[in-house]
Amino acid sequence: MIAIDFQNRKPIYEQIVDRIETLIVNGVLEADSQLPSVRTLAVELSINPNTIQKAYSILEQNGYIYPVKGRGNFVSGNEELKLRKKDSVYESLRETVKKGRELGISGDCMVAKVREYYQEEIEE
Amino acid sequence: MIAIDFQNRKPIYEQIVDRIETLIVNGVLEADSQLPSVRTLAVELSINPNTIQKAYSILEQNGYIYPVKGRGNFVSGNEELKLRKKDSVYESLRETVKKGRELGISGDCMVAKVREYYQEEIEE
Amino acid sequence: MIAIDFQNRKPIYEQIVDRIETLIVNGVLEADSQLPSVRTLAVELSINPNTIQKAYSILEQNGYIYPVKGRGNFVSGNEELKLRKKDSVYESLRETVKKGRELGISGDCMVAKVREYYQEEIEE
Amino acid sequence: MIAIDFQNRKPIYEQIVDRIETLIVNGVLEADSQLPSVRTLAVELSINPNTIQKAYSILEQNGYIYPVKGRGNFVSGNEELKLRKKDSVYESLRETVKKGRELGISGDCMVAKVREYYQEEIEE
DNA sequence: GTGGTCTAGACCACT
DNA sequence: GTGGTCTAGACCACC
Repeated sequence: MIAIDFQNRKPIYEQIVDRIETLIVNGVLEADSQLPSVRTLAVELSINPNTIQKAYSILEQNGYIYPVKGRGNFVSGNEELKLRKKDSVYESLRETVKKGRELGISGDCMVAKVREYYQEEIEE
Repeated sequence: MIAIDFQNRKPIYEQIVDRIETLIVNGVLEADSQLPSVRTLAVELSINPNTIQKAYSILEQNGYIYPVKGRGNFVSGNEELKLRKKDSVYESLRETVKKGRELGISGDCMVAKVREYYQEEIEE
Repeated sequence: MIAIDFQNRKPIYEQIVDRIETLIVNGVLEADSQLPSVRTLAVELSINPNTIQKAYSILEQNGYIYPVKGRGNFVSGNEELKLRKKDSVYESLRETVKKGRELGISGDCMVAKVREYYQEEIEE
Repeated sequence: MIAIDFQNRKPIYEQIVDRIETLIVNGVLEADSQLPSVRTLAVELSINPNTIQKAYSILEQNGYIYPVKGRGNFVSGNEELKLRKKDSVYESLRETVKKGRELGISGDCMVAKVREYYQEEIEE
């Protein structure tokens, strides 16, 4: 469910935060369902529990999950979050389009690519 | 020509590498034309010469520029690099589209955004 | 394991890169084994950590090693690199033979020398 | 007759020294024949006259050429020099063989390569 | 503890 | 003047 890329320059805790956010936003993890415990996940991914803890605190801070004392962490049901996540995709899209334009790639070309990549995913 | 964002997570030397690569790829810096000297650019951007040196040596390793002893650094004429640089933009686009689809954004919506962002840059 | 020749024209960081590449290619350093830390090696060779850092980052760029954040640098398992490294020796051999022939050294003589030098190393 | 590689890390004056030594040793430049003047060669190779001057001084110091006031530089007839030049080839051969052995290349393999490269040159 | 980035300042070789 | 190497010392993020 969660794959860590140790060679990536993105911090591990950030990879985890990102991945869980995605899972929550597109409904794989349902509202009020329980997340794996810090220790369990740490063992499973064979990384330091502190790192998981940091990821969970950030998720809590951003409103994606809520802790229940002595029971564990649960998925929050806040709908507003999906919008925020989408915004970050748009932002990334904006940056990429900007870079492409600087390199002299035409808008039509990029639109064509978007269509192609979008289909690609569906077929897979 | 080159603007540094000191707040950015991306290291300064990488910002410089990226910027110069872009300038070379889209033809602003022509083949065999001379780059600003390490010291000159350092003063101009008010950063340490070592940082410029690091950027230049990476550009050299990647084949974008070549040094001539006692004279300076010059733009390499390798055409293949331009294609490779563009490919990296396409790859980034592909990933973003994938993420967007996972979040349930429609293809048409993303195409519209691309058109919008592309125009945005032109108008600025 | 690594000896630095401070008199040599070849920069220190390059001597380190070369030595470690050799150790990796001939299997002394196995895939996924950990390299000495930047600071440790710096103390051991009594040179500046920055110089080790430079060597390591070049090894990374060339695909010989990979860093894991907060843990250290590890040997990459890429087999293709070993062939490439050997090719560079063949190329150097080719150039030397060419030069020797230009000076009128016979092929048999050079072959004899190769045998001699090869044994020399073994006896040492 | 003399080709300069501006991208090479070997200094230009050294490239010139090396090349002229080779031309003298294998008899292309005969004893007591005149070398091109500093200025002529500088123009021809489009490099700074100082650099040519430096190369000529080193050649003189090593006994390869001798200057005649007001006339120019001439090739020395010293036979001993050829031996010295050959020694440098042997030294380079020794280093290459050593590197090859470190990388696990067998002696027989290197001998075979030497034979191959030697023939290559003859056929060309 | 680890790697990575940056600064300041020095020295060298080459043109 | 140019690029290139090295040192010393600082700071940061990550584990």
